[in-house]
This record gives sequence, structure tokens and C-alpha cells, in this order.
Amino acid sequence: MRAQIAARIRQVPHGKVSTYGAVARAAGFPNGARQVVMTLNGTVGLPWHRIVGAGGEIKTRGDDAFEQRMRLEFEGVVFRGRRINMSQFEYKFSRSKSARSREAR
DNA sequence: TCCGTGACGCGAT
DNA sequence: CATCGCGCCACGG
Repeated sequence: MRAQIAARIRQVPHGKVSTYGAVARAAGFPNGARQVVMTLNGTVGLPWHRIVGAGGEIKTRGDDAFEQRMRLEFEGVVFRGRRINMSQFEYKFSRSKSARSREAR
């Protein structure tokens, strides 16, 4: 599962962002936003700063919040107050075969 | 095995 | 817009 999620996170391009929920759904886990978080914490080498909360808010706390925002702005992402204009910076995942089969039914 | 926890999400107040 | 509550879920104690 971590692998599926990590793979999705790795797809987010420079200058774009995605949300915990979106990543979870794209990976095939409709209610796995929390698992996305665990993956971010337990996997090194992921663009963790490109993952924000629903609505484009920085959900992390402490020093990390500052660093994340800084990194994103450095990549060109613009903040509107404490959030991001998602319609412009959210990266849309393209549905892959594995993701569909998992949400099968 | 039960229980608390948390970088979540969303609707209601 | 700020809060609250509830649902979700894998982990760790």
C-alpha cells in the first residue's frame, strides 16, 4: 500500500501540488488520507512538500509548515493568505489500470 | 484485544 | 471564517 501511495506522490510535478485525499483516491484508497500521511513520514525521497490538505491548506505544524510553504513558493506556487489556489496548482492524477482494478466492484 | 492517536475530510453550527 | 463532531484507518502501547 505504501508503494501505491508513494508512487502517486512521486507523480506530482514540480510547481504543482496535490492533497492527501486526492493521493489516497488515486492510489485506490478512497478513505486513506491518513495512510498518505504515514507514507510521507515513513518514506524518504518523496516530494512531501507538494502534498497539502483539502482546500490547499498547509496541515502540518511547527517548523515543517514554514519549510513546506517556502519550498512551494520557491517552485512557483502562489499562496492566497494561508492557502493555495487549487484550481490553478492542483495536479490531477490520471487514472491508472492498477488504481481502477483496486476500486473495482 | 481494546484504546488512543494523528501532516485528514466534510458537513453542520 | 472559526470550531466541533463524526467517520475512516493503520499503528503502537
